[in-house]
Amino acid sequence: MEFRENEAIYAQVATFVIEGIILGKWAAGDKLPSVRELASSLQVNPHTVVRAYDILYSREVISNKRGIGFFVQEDAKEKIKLYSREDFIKRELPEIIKSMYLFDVSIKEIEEALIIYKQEIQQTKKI
Amino acid sequence: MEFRENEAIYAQVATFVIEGIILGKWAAGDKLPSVRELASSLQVNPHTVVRAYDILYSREVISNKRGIGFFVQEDAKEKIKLYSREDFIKRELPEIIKSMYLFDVSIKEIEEALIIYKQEIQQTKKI
Amino acid sequence: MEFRENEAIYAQVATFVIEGIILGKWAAGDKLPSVRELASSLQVNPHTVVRAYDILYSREVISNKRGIGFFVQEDAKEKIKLYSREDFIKRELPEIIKSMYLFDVSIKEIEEALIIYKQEIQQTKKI
Amino acid sequence: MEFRENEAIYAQVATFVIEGIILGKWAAGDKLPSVRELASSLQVNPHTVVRAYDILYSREVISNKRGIGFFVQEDAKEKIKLYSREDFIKRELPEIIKSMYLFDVSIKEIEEALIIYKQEIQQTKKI
DNA sequence: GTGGTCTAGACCACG
DNA sequence: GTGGTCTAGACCACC
Repeated sequence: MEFRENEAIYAQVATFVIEGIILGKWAAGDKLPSVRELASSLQVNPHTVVRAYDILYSREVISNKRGIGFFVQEDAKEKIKLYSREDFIKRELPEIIKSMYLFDVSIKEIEEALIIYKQEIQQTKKI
Repeated sequence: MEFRENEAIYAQVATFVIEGIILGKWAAGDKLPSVRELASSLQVNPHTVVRAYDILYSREVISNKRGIGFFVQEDAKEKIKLYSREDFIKRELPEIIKSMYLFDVSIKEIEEALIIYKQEIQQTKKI
Repeated sequence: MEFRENEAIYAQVATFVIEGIILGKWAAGDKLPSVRELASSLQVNPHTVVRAYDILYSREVISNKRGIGFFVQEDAKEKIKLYSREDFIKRELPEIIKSMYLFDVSIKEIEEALIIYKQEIQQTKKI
Repeated sequence: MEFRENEAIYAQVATFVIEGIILGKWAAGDKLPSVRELASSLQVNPHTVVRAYDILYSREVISNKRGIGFFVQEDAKEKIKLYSREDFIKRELPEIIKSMYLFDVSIKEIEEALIIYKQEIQQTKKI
């Protein structure tokens, strides 16, 4: 997996897991890959995965059975949509809106990008 | 002025100047506040303002007359809309789209936020 | 049974057995549930129960007849009150006191919580 | 500084800072020692101090001025007494009460320990 | 096997 | 100078 430069890797790992949960890769109750496993598959330090899991754990998206591993909470999707959504709307949206205004970015451009993205997701799912 | 925590202060200062230019606070040819002036009014380190001015200078949004100060370029608005817009679309938009999908944020929500923002800008202008 | 996250499960199992002895669920001389039985009823690994029994065995609260099982010692209650009490006072009390001071927790609050707890125990016994 | 074995060092460092704030060593608005400074004075790894500061930051007990350091929030004492107190009462108190009951620890014993502790604090302050 | 913690050491962006 | 992040490697308790 490749990581963007402008965001901390641990945050990108957390987003990676969130994506997996939303897209159904890991369902409610499923065991997530162990720290070491995920670390080696993503080619990062275990410590970095721990940090990502920590964040999701503190948001109650995943739970922890000692000596066994991390598991997707039953209401994980709701937790994600509540917590992360609120975060996005409060912290990021105002800046996005300002940028759209300053740089003359139209709603249509956003809409089209979103549609293209959804199509790509659909195709990925089919595969 | 208060700064958001998740973005470097110098970048926020640069955006502050860009906003001023787009909103007509500083017109083409106008002299911008001196580094010390802006630094003291924004309560930041002069070094930070220098860095912000440097960025705008490198994007040819502002010019520099030695010993006198920084001035808004004639084609500043175009430069901003070209350079910063491209930046926004290439770097930020993909992440925004992904977040919108994962967190169930609709186009309507963006649209409404944008409308409200524009109204606020209008009222600020009237004052 | 649900376990608290901040304490090892084997320790909580040991406390569970201690509680049973103090509250009279298992009297002196009684046979305790077998390792497998307790493990399945508490939904934990048998290994974990073994560890809990080991601790109580080492404190001479329970005894072991090979091939038959574990039994509550005649002086189990005294052993518990001696050994575990000392442990509590030496290891935990200092931290509790410090927390009470730092977080402004009054003696009255402790007293009231204790009274409520005792009432609940009484009602449980009646049932 | 010596650390107890049964609690993570980073948690003890966090408590150390909380103590300092409650006891007036660092007042509201004061700058806390830098990560490296505190790490070297407590003889721990800087990473460990970062973790402690992170916790206090997430509880809004301390704030962070970039490139400058961490500062005690104006309402730090209130935040501590709210957040940490609640934590103590919800998570620790039930276990304490249960232990008191099982091991025959009286309210008087707690009260006396608290009085002695307060006297010690007073004497430390005088020095 | 699992996660949790700590250390040592490094590099980076920021002010 | 400040904090933020990442790696490598180790040890531990727990299940």
